[in-house]
Amino acid sequence: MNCLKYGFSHQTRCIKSGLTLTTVSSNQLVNLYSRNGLLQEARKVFDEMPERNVYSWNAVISAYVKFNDLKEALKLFRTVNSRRDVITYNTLLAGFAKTDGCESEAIEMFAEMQRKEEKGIWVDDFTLTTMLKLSAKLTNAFYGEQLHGVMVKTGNDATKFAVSSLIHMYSKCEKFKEVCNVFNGSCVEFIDGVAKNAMIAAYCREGDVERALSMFWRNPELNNTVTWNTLISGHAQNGFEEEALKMAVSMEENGLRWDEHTIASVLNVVSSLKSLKLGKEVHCRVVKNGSYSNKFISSGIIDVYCKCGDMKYAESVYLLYGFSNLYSTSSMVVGYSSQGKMVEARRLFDSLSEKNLVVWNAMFLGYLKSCQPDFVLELAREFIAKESKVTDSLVMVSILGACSLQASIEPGKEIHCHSLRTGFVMDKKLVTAFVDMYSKCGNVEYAAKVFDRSFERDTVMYNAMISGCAHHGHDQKAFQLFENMTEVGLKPDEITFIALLSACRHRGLVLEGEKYFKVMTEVYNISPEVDHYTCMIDLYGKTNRLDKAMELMKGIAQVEEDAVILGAFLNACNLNKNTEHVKEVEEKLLDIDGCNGSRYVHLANSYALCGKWDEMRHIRNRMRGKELGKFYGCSWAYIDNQLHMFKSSDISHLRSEAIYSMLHFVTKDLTEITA
DNA sequence: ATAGGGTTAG
Repeated sequence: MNCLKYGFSHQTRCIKSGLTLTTVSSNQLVNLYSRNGLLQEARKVFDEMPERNVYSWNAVISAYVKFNDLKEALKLFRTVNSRRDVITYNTLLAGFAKTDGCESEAIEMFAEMQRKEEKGIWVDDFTLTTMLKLSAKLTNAFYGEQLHGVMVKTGNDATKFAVSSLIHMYSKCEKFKEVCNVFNGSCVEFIDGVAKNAMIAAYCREGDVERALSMFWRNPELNNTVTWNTLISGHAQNGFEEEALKMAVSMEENGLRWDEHTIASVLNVVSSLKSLKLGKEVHCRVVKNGSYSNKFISSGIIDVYCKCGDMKYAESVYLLYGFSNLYSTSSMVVGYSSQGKMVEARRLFDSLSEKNLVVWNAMFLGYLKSCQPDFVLELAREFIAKESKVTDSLVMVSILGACSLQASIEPGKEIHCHSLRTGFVMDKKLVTAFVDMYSKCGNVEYAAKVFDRSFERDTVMYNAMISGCAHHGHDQKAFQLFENMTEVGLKPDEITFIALLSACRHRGLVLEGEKYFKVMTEVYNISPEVDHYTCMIDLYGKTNRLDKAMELMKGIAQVEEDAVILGAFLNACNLNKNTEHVKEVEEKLLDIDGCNGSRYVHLANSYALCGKWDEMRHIRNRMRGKELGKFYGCSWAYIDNQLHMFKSSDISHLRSEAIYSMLHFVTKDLTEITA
């Protein structure tokens, strides 16, 4: 009774002729309907059975498990408590194991099975492979190893099911050595297509695409759609996008059709290639074969359009067939937020009934990258209200980034305290974020404490610490850190040298500056960029070495002349009361950055400084009529969670009189110290 | 005769 049509007619014939179906036939019928997606029909046959045996119960429970209705499956399971066998258990166990959020029920049920030995319920090879799959899903190597032990002890490790499950589990748990042990230690008869596929996936997870390929070509008769898909997604995940696409094409040439996994992988590739043309091609296929109901595929298409920056397409695909799909909405949120369209991102974010870490982080990063730290902190409060605490490293990094941006140390401290109290293990990125936050919030001592306590350090972390020292005038400490990092074998990058040069610039250390500039280009082969030049020119300007600054400027000629560099040079001229070059700079500067109001102000000030009033008037006139805005520099402080903001010569603050008299005293003190 | 397990996707 394999075909649905035959099953139907058999059933109707029996009803017409008044015969009752035998229990065996009914069982078959239940199974047939369930296999064909007819749950209600299966249930009806089951309900009308005059007599039921253990097969009947197992068949109907299995039907509910197939349809992810674990509640009903469990209800039936409880009803038959006297006539369960190991298959009843295994059926429900597999249901729990595959369902998100029911993992603990599966573990509980496995424990119950182990306790029931005397009643004729045993843990068998089916049970063990199901549990192995669960360990893989939870990436719990410890649990998986225990199960492996049980398997070996009970002789259940010598089947093809056991071998492929073990390979999969160890690979998911990043125990590649164990994967090889299982694979090499197994009889050839247990290595079938599935085990081969699991092995190819394991190689890909290791990043060893070569080995995956050579395995693919060994015993090619075993290759099926899954094998191809595994190889395609493996290549995509290891950055071999072009190869992945080629493989998808040759898969069809080998007579295998793309299935939903293939399409999802191809969409993934197209999204990282940001190819609108390919994206549309795949989209067409999806429309033709109707596979857009797959959540991976509909969100994949949306993701492609987002990555290509085509939010119109993304939006229309989303409205057509991604509307009620959590994945698609997440893709849209990620898309909008990566383009800085935070209002749109927020609208969809708020519409999500369930928010995973991916969307939360997309929002945090979006607000941070578009320089809206207030929103980051507001969102953080929402996050804490919902999840009760912040345990995700990425979320913390965003919050700390917001603190750095607005120089408010309190939220950062709170997170720090919390992670110290709970013994949270910080990763390198998080430590770096703390170092950066504490230095930017004015407490470089705390930054150094966090830095010193970190077990592992990388170049980025050193960069954060060195710039912290540089900004606080601890030049010797900055230089020392540079020595340390090279001693432990870390390679400094262009950021390291920006930090070092800015330490020199703040302290007017010409010799050291020149030394690091030379080390950077000659030892580390890093070609200087705008920021490096700016530091050096500023350094020369501050130390009255305008000749040196000019020499350096000549060297930059081949590089595109940058407004920031010219501005620094102009500043150097002003500091040295040199007026020769102002005219020359004016032409270049206004040519490059003529729509920036502050450039005109800067130039006008230079002319004023040397009393060239005609030129100054000229500049003022050029500026007028262009409706140019100048960004005012501003400064702010948080006192008792209250923001106080100041512009230049600002008297709008309620207590500005008191503030200015205090400022007067402080400045006086400082002048006396430096004098 | 009829029921349960292994490989690929944000």
